[in-house]
Amino acid sequence: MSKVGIKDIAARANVSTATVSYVLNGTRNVKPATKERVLRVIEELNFKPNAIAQSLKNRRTDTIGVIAEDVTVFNVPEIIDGINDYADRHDLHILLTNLRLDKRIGRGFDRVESYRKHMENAVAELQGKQVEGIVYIGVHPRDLTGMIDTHGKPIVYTYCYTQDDISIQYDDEQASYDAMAYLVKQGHSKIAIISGTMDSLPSRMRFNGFYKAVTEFSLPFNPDWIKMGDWETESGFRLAQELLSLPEPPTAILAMNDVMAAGVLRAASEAGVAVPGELSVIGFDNREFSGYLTPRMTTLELPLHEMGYRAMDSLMKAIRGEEVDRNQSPACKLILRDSVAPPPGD
Amino acid sequence: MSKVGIKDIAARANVSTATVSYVLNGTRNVKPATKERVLRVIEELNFKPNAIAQSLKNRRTDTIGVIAEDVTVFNVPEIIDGINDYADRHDLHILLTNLRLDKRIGRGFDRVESYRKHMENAVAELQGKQVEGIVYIGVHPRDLTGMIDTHGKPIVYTYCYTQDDISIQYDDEQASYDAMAYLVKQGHSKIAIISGTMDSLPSRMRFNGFYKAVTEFSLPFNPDWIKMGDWETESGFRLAQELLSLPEPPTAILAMNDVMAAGVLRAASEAGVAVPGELSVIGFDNREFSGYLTPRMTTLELPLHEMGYRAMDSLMKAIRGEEVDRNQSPACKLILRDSVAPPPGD
DNA sequence: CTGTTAGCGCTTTCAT
DNA sequence: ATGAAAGCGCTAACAG
Repeated sequence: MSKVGIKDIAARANVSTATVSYVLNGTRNVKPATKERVLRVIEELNFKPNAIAQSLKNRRTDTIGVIAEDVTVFNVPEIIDGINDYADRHDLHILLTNLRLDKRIGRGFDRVESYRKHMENAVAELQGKQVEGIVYIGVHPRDLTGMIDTHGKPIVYTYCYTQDDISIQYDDEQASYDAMAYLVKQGHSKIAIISGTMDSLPSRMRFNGFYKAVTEFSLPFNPDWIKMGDWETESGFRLAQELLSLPEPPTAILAMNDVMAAGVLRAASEAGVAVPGELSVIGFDNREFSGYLTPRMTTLELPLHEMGYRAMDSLMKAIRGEEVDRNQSPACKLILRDSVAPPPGD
Repeated sequence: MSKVGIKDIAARANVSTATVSYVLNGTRNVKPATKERVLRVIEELNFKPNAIAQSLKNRRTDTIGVIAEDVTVFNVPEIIDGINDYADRHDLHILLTNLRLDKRIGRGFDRVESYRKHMENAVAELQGKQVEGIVYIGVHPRDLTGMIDTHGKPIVYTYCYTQDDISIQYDDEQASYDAMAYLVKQGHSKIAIISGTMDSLPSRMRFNGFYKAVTEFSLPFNPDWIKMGDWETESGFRLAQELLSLPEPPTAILAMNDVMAAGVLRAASEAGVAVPGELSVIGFDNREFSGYLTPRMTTLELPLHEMGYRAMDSLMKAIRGEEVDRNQSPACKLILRDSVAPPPGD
């Protein structure tokens, strides 16, 4: 089982190493008989060309480095899948680095210095491995400007962004606008919103979509219907309780993620308010569990696969020096399930 | 930004390439002053040694190939995380191949030929890249004997197995036994079980644990309390309905996955049966959604991280020619939440 | 159509 | 303490 190389093949097939290389790569015409013979020997010895040596010679690895902040965070695998999809179709290889940020530092994204080193190591390693470019997958949409210096190597960010580089993020504003439009179409006008923390860009963008809809559809505006949550299920629960005990409660609640929407559902259930009969609820993210809740929850699906796919596409364009749309925003998709109905008495 | 190599460093620091290599690897003593100078130039030019060339020379890549049948399947990312954890601690690199089986062929795992080619390609590619060994992550525990020929390269399977190779799988039998023991301790004796499909090994192993507990705790045995499901939520729903309308209904139901357990919860809710007041429910898998159901569901957590970690550990041992325990079974862990209580009137 | 050979960027033996 | 040079497994220019 000692490594068999092109030389061994050449020897056994009575040809030169060059010929073996030619049949391997189809670089030149080789007499069918010779070719046949070489191929047979290759098969016999189960020879696989050493990709390391090939890359060294060719000075091309056809490999893209992917840095994922944490592969166990819900949105990441699907993005990786999109990246793989693109790579498969274009004969590219993927080198995946998992920073394990969630495991290592939890939600302490503010403590920048604690993970800057991890990022730098990851980039250095990928540079050493001669990747042609890098895709960086965040776990949380935020500004990473100044965090990473790739020394000129092309990089594309997704699920996060910098002020200088290409990034792919779904369209938060359009998504919440779409959810509102759907609610309005169902007959709702008293629509409440439960936001995530306000230090987050997605929260603010989703608010923009909400306000745009309120304005465009001339919905009644009631400040009591605007609630700030913190992304966690408890806040959804608590704020929904407040909303339901209002003198004039909303007939629909848009929560900025499914986790909070689950809290809304629980609050409604405990208060004896029927969903969707008396209250409609829309979540955000299309987390796996949203389909298993009672009722099955209507929510916004993130275009994760597409983000990965487009990130690769943009990266390859950048590598080839082509013009790239620097801030693409693929659309979210409203998944219609059972938590929305026309308002009572409609 | 043209590639800077060891030669450039040598030239600029007025030393030979050998010396640069020595300071890079600490292979020899280098006069502090010289070392200092070399290091400075390296820093200046942001030089990263070409890992490709290093590997070619050293004939070691310190790289493990990981083949994941599908990274988007719920258990896989956590296993990868365990693999990464091990790799980080042991200065190993990971080359991840995502077969995308779920996307490409869905649940058609019987149609073996349709994915054998994908597997072979993946293995060949990793061989070419000179990985030291391979970890194979299934999406579904099943026998893969004869599917993959690594031509002597060490391989370890996890979340699936073969008859000849090392594999790491959690202990299904112990897990369902533990769940039963917990139920018994809460005072239950009329315990029903909803299985997965019987062509699956986990189903049979979990049954074994169930029967072991029935025997050991001398529980009343009622064939009506044994239900065959198909892993899907609808079967959990339907079978729970049957169970609840029995003349002598069980006081607890153990479902072989969370998805079916969610169906049980919905059936109970619709039948006006309080969980856990009148009926206790335990799931399996600790899927993310199980914590968001109402009530939050008690379930068995799979030792995914540990499976990945141990797979790597076993693989490295195999590579070094050390003795390896060929069939390790890390334990599942019962996650206590709110869907279990003593039986009514206890 | 096929063979000879230089060299990709590094490590390491052998000299000094 | 440092340098010269061979060579890892391949590709491709050059020669025949």
